[in-house]
This record gives sequence, C-alpha cells and structure tokens, in this order.
Amino acid sequence: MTPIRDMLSETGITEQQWRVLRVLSEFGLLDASTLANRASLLFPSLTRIATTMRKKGLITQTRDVADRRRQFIAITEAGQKLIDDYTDQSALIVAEFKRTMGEDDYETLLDLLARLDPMVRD
Amino acid sequence: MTPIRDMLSETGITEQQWRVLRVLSEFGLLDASTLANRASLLFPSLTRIATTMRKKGLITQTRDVADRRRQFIAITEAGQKLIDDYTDQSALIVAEFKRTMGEDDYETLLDLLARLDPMVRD
DNA sequence: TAACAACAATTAACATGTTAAGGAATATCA
DNA sequence: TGATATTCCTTAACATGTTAATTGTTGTTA
Repeated sequence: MTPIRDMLSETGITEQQWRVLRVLSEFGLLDASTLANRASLLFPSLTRIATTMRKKGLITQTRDVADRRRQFIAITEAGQKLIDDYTDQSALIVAEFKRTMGEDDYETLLDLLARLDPMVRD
Repeated sequence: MTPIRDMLSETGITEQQWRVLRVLSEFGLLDASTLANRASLLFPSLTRIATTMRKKGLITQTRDVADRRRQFIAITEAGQKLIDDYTDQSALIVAEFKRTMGEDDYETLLDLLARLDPMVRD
C-alpha cells in the first residue's frame, strides 16, 4: 500500500478515509452500518473517522428521522472533488502494480487472498 | 491471523509482542536495531513494546557499556516459558492453515507475498 | 579540542484496530 | 402497557503504525 499511501499523504487523508470516500462516491448516501461493512471498518473506527471527516468537510452526517438511532452519511462536493482529482493517479498506481507483478500473478494473488478471507473469519 | 490472535489473547500478549519473543528466543541477545528489523517493527513501536514487555517481566534491557546510545534486549525465563508453552499450539494452527488452504497454494501465496514485499518498499 | 555532523533511541502527536462498557432509541412480549 | 431485550452507535482504554521533533552519545574535522 505504500505507493497509495504516498499519494494520499499529499491529500492529507489516510487510507481508511480514502476508502470511505470511495465507497460513498460509488454507492451514494449510506447508513453507517452499511458504510462500515463496505469500507471494512469496525464501528468504533468509523465513529472516529466520520467525526474527523465531517470536520474536514468531506462528508455529512444526518440522523434518520424514522429511526433516530440510525445515521446517514454522504459525501460532500469537496470529498467528491478529492476523489475525482486522485482517481486517475490511483488507477495508474494499480496498473503499475499489476505490470510489475504480472497480470496472471496479480489475479492469482487476489484469488488466494479471497480464499483466505472467509477462512480467517470463522 | 485471527486464530493466532485468539491463541495469544489467552496469554495476554499481542501479535507484535509474540513476534519479539520469538525473535529473541531464536537469536538470543540482540541490540535494539537488529531486533526491530527482525521483528518488522519501527523503532518508536519497539520502544513502547519493550517498555511494556519489561514491565511484564518478559524481557530485559541493558545499555551497551561501550556505546551508551545502544541497548541490548534479551528474553527472560518467563518469556521463554511463554514461548515454550505456546509453540506447539502455534505450530498446529499453521498446520491447520496449510491443510485448509492446500500445501501448494500456501507456498504460492508465500511466494507472491514475498515478491510483493520488496516491490512495495521502494 | 571545540564546533559540527551522524547516530541510537525516545517522545510527541495523530490515526487506526480491538474489546468492553455504556447510552439512547426501538422492538417485543407477557 | 410496562418491563425487558435488541439494535445502533458512542466512549473508553489500551496497543500499534507513522512521521517529525528531540535528547544523549559518539565521530569527525578544522
């Protein structure tokens, strides 16, 4: 993740915050639980990350009026701009990564890691 | 790492502390820099980890009399006992892991990850 | 030898992972 | 309906990763 982290250090956000932005950018408005799952974050982490991201103006948080335990989170224009500005760069990094590793080995690695994932969870 | 973490939670030490103990058990007395490298820890992390491990009586820290900037770290009897008590169990976990994944895929994964490691570092 | 560079380690500040405990809102059921 | 359980989220406490600044020590060199 180092090349990605290097890119992100220019932006002042972290890997996890980047992931949150990407998920929000892709899926739009999400409730906190869904967001946490899709961004692979535990709830306590999301609570903190959301707070700092709101202060930075990257996301908005709104209560669900129907169920006031729930919370909705959405990306702001500033957040979307950040995604837009760095998506190309991020794609280049991944491409370079695949090129260096070799396309086949890259796929193999993803497969093996995917197999690992469910194994580790039970 | 979840099965390993589960095992370690019984012992009250963390993954990183376990790694420090294993390295010390294998190599004996080490200076802090070498230990940090072999245990894949950054120095600030090692500083903190060593402090807590010393308080727990798992390691000892001694200054190098020739160069008082340097520090030597060694495992204590208590630390070695912890290693001895859980080495078997840890080996079983790795064996089960290989069995589930398949020996060949396990080797493939290790190879791919090893290739990843240097790539990510530059 | 006195100034300065280089080195080893620590400390500080911030962000996250992780487990447990707590708080507020809603659901359930006798 | 009122007590209880459940759900969603937050807080707290601790451990680590990471970068930068700092403290001692040792090396170098003019």
